[in-house]
Amino acid sequence: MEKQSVTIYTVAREARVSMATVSRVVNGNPNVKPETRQKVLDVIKQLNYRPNAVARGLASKRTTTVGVVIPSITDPYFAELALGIDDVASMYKYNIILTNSDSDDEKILKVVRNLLAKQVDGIIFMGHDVSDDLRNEFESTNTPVVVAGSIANDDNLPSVRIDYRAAAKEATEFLLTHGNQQVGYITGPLRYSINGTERLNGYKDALADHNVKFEQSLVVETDGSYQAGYAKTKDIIANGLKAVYVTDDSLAAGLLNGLTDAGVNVPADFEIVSSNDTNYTKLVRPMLTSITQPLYDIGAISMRLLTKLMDGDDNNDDEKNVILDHGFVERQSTRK
Amino acid sequence: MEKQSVTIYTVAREARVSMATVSRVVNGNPNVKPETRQKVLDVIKQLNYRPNAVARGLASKRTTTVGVVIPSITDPYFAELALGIDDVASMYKYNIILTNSDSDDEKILKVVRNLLAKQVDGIIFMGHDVSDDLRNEFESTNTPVVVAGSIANDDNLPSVRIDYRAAAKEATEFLLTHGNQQVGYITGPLRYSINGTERLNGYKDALADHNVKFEQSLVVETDGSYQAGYAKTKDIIANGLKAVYVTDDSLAAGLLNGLTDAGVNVPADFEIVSSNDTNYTKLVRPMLTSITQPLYDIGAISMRLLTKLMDGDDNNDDEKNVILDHGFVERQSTRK
DNA sequence: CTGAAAGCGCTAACAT
DNA sequence: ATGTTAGCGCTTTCAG
Repeated sequence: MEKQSVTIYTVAREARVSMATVSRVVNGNPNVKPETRQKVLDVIKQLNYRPNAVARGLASKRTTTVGVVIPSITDPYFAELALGIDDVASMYKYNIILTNSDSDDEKILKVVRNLLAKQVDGIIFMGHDVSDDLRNEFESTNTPVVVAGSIANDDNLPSVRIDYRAAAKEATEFLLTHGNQQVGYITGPLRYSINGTERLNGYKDALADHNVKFEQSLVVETDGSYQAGYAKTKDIIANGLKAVYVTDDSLAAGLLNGLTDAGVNVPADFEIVSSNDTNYTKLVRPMLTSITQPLYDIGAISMRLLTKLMDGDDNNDDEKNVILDHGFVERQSTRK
Repeated sequence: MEKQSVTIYTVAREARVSMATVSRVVNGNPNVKPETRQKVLDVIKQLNYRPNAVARGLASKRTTTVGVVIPSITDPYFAELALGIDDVASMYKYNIILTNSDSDDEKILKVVRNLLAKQVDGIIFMGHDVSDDLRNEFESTNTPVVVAGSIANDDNLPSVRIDYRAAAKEATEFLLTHGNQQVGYITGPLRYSINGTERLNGYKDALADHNVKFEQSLVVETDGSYQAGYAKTKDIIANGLKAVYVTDDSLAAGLLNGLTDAGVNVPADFEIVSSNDTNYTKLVRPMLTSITQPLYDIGAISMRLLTKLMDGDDNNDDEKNVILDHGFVERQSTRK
């Protein structure tokens, strides 16, 4: 039983109207007499007609699909953003082409070009870095792009995020006012400005406010993964650190478990503050004290912003960089 | 600076060849004289020509995109499958339209219809249940579908998975031979045959082998979430249970943390075996003893199978249901 | 090895 | 309110 290809033409013929009329009822154009509309609707149902989105895309130059670039689909931070993105997208009838970038510049470029070739109406970019080639790509296309949950080194791109610097400052401050003489900065790649500039500056701001000298040796750079956190444990212990601010939850979870497995009691002998408030913070024991971010909202608002840009509302320059409120929650990885 | 629309026609004109020839070189058709090919390639590069995938899709009836239906992108089990899917897909030059289904029959139907309207070349379905309407949809399309990481109640659909019944039996057996007189079965929705039939039967198989009477009261049904596991803790304690087999890692993690927070010592006073070997099992403390599954491979092989089906290799009926090997790993939620 | 031409299924002026 | 008619940008016979 082969699938019969029923096209708009079949419907038109069967309903004794023109293709244009069928197109009108399918697209909800009001300029159709009710009776005609009903007749067409009946035929559509009877024939089980389904508009071909590809043909529609070619003719209308709108595909109602947006591309989403995600560093890693298994990373809880980005996955939670993706949830918000997906919900709002489906609310606005957009589909999502989701592509893993593995944070690899080559691959990112490849997937973005692919997305553009597929004529996506817009792109949500999750990632911390925009290479020169990628910037070029973004600049030479009319397809709107919004950066979600990070700061990319491209000032032209709209973004939705929190104030990472302020948040990092507060987190560090919390640790400083907890009787810690020194606080470590455990981070993902510093070449990402979110880590190497924003958060690091927030960390330094706090130190300065408390008259603590910044020590480069207390900055521990990793690739940001759980494994890296776990593996760095002994270095960090050897460092003499008793309190750290960590830029990523996976990283923090790895460190926490590493410490626990090494017999270090958190929070009694070591305090940790993390950054993203993903569910990892609640999964581990002790639960991680963390900066809180409206993750779902960041995704949702990014997508909402994108819909506006796709509709051509790129007038309002105020809205270009949306900074959402963050918070802080004390859990079990810090002392009362 | 508007994006110039350089089409295949522009290239043809500039290179002084026909559109057909340009199409041939773009598609790697060997029937082109080397010099001609080079000339065209030069023009393509110079003009920065990018083929429009939508037009290509309409003309060729192949979109090189596949639809992936995922119950929840933030569920570690499905996310890890998705990783394998994505890797193999990009290996075969396919893009992925990823859609959250929220395990909601209505929404699943909607997203599948959408995928079909977008003319995806194939669909990877992750989910435990195929409604009648959905079955209908699948049966009346020529678009191949493969079920990844579950058993859907539709015998016509190819699937890639492990032997859930055997795995559940082994897990239960392990607990039984550990001196536990009774073992609980903590599960996600029983209406899913993976839980209500396969795994439950494996559990019963083990009980029967050990002459333990099956007690309905030891079967605790939940929605399968972390929250549900946490919330059910006191009921499970009240039940008198000291050992349980759990059908999902999120659920198991919730229960584990619930027990710990309630002052129950795992594994000394309570043993847990989980099912999926996601990274949740290694994140929690104590780490969860679990059935192991080749999650990445399940995704990867599903996608590989799908590529074969999309190429029309639907001859080999042996390959229709791929059962991968599973294993078992003792960690810290069970006694030595 | 190359070109001409007919679509793919739909939308969007433009008429009527 | 409805129909006619060009395309959208590309692939794919079919000729030559």
